[in-house]
Amino acid sequence: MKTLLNDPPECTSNLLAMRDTLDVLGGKWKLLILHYLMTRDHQVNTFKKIQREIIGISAKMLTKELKDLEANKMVKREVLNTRPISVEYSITDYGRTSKEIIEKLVEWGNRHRHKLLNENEY
Amino acid sequence: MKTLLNDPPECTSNLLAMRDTLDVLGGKWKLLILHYLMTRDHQVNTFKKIQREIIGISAKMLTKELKDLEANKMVKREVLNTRPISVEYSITDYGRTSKEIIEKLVEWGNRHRHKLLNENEY
DNA sequence: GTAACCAGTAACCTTTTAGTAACTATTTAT
DNA sequence: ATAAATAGTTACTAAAAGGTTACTGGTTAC
Repeated sequence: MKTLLNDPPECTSNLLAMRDTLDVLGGKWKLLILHYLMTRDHQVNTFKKIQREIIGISAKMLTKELKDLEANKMVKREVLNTRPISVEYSITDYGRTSKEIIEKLVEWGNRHRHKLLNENEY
Repeated sequence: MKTLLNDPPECTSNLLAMRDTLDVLGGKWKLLILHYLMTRDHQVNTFKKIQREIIGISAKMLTKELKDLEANKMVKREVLNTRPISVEYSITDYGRTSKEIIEKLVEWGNRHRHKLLNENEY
């Protein structure tokens, strides 16, 4: 096993776990998409709807990120029998497990912003 | 304000917070360095020691990541009066606030790994 | 028939990130 | 004088990530 650190061995496995997580959830849009789908769970979220509402994402990136998330079972893809055809994406139960991580990131980011604002007051 | 999403407005601010966090903690080595310094808090962690023990990191990347972390007050830099001169890096109290995030990422990564292993059994 | 809508794909380009190798400056020991 | 150690820097390169534009194929409304 290739190690990332000298000693203690537990640290190496922690760091591999961190990297695994970031492999699945990293990238510019993945957490955003998960958050989007989680907060709109009751709606029918089609490709076009997602693309319209997540400002700035291109079809290419949305396709790619959704494929990656689907491969990791975070997201379910379903072709709807509509004319013209549309495809619904929804979050899976497994995808919902990312909620805790997202919450921590949001929390920390907000605290960080407040910290910066307070530092600039004098 | 440039928004990332169409409505609800709270979502946009959540997503900005997530991005802020990843700006500070993202990158290949930052979480690894924080984790390293946190688990070796009682030691004198010099540049060379860190470079020797975090396998694979180059001087250039270590310099850069430490500078970034210092700029965000996650890490403290102190020149020691030794011959030859050496520089000690240590985690700050603020840097320690990343612990919760790191723990969540480790936890999720480990659960994800077990999930994959169980799926491949048949 | 033609324009519009959906869900993509393909080719190409730019930016960001990371890696490599050589080098600087200072000090000490041989 | 030279080698070794510390803490970097600089220039160049490669790889990864992301963006842009134009396009496909099927269907419906005009």
